[in-house]
Amino acid sequence: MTENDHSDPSKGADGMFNQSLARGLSVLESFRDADRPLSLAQIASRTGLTRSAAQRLVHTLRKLGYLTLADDGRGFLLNLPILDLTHDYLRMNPVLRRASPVLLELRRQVQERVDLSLFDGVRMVYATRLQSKREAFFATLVGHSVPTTGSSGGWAALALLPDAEIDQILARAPLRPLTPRSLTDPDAIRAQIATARRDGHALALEQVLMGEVAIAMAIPDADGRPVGSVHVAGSLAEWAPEDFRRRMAPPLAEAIRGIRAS
Amino acid sequence: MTENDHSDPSKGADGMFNQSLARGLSVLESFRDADRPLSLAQIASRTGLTRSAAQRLVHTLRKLGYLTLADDGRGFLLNLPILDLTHDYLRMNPVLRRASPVLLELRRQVQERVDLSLFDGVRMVYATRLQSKREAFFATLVGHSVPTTGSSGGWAALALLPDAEIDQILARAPLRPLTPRSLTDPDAIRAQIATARRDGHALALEQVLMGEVAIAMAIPDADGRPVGSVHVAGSLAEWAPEDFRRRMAPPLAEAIRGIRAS
DNA sequence: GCATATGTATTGCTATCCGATACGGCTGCA
DNA sequence: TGCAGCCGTATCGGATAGCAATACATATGC
Repeated sequence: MTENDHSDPSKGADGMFNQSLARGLSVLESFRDADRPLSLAQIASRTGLTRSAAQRLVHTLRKLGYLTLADDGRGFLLNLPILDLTHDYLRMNPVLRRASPVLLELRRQVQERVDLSLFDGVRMVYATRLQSKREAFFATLVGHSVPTTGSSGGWAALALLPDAEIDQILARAPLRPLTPRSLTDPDAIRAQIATARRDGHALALEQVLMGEVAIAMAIPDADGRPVGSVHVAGSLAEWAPEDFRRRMAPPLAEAIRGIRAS
Repeated sequence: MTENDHSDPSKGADGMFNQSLARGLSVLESFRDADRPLSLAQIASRTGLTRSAAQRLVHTLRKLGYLTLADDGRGFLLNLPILDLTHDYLRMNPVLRRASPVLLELRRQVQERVDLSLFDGVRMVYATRLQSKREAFFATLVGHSVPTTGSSGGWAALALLPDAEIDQILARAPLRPLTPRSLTDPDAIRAQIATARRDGHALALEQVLMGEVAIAMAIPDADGRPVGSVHVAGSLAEWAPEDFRRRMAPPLAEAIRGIRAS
């Protein structure tokens, strides 16, 4: 007997693993990067499930409200109950709990956009955003992620890790540049991380969005490992990078202290 | 026939329903309203599962990343992959897709807080928020919900429904007031809905938050049923309610037209 | 140091999920 | 107009995959 394990590579015989649940969640996950409602066949194909399995799981997810038929009846979409989970996650996340009041105060002081992103290996996932006065765009939704290697918050987070781990992340990093100025050369990125180690914060120019300067500091956990970063972002039309750094670094550092404390 | 009624023991009757998936999701849902990490026993109790079942499902959800042990090792918490689902939901939601650029433009025009909430029967669920210049609080997270019967957006949405349906929602409504001024009397609420029908928008004073005035218009689907509402909220310290209405109603109406069109 | 909580692990039994197969409706190309 | 190919939906016998009871290691607190 030994093996079949056709569904999941990372696990051998695990008598406690519930395959049905995993398959059902893989159906929800199959909407990643989809840009239109997914048909049963597409879901089956994306998940590697048989058509029948996909059908039954979709049926179940619909009854539970997590999926719904698209407006035109062609394909399925994620549905509102997802946001209930979102709310529970955001509400109970210990970092966000501690950070919320601090971020508000930071935003009040700097009058620029303040973001918090969570460290997740090769990517930084945005959890909250407090817009600036005249925010010009909307692209960043909750759950949106950017490469750790190509954002101020990512550099600040990596600065807390030992070099060996940085190398691992660099090796796995998705090197799709978000802007023409996004760094992709590993050594250039290592240099930014080194700078972040020295300064205690990272400064990024047009790494995520053209015309944007961002400063970030990492939020360490009790063991000193990064759990996320707080960013302040401004416009290069209004700020010289060094002025921005000088102005923002102190209140940002204060905010990080406030988050660590509680 | 056609019952939904989750976790129905006596009647399987639905050979296509995957019980394991439903149970697994009920574990995720068990974090609703929890204010600290949940232990296995608590999860079992909240879901009605046996300890063993809860254990196996939690085990599976941890392997998949959806749950994690809390920092202090006591109990479990929802984890980052939830935000990936959030992102996919927000990104693909047809209403939000159409509304995003329109809301940005609205926010630019009115310079006050702009929210979009989704209609879900007795509650309105916040999906996006664009803060005002000097936002004073942070409480409203994505996925947060307020009673349909006690918010401007809810009144605007209900105004699109036939009276019979309104009565149903009023009957099921959670009448916990959010502020001392929150309406709880069904007839008073019906009056607000009638006003919203007449004006095409609803105006609410301190229904969700003290010191706040909010105006809302509903977003109808192709059949004229409400799918959500767009709100503009301001401070009573700066606005007389009627001035607020006169100033905000036209750009708000324009925004709704923009959302319907595309 | 006993009582009780936590999270973790094993096992035999069978309820539950599995996947091949079939159906009716709709779209769109010929 | 008709046929080909999707779409979502439904059925059913067989065995896999999940089930619940039970036991264990560790941590907390009275």
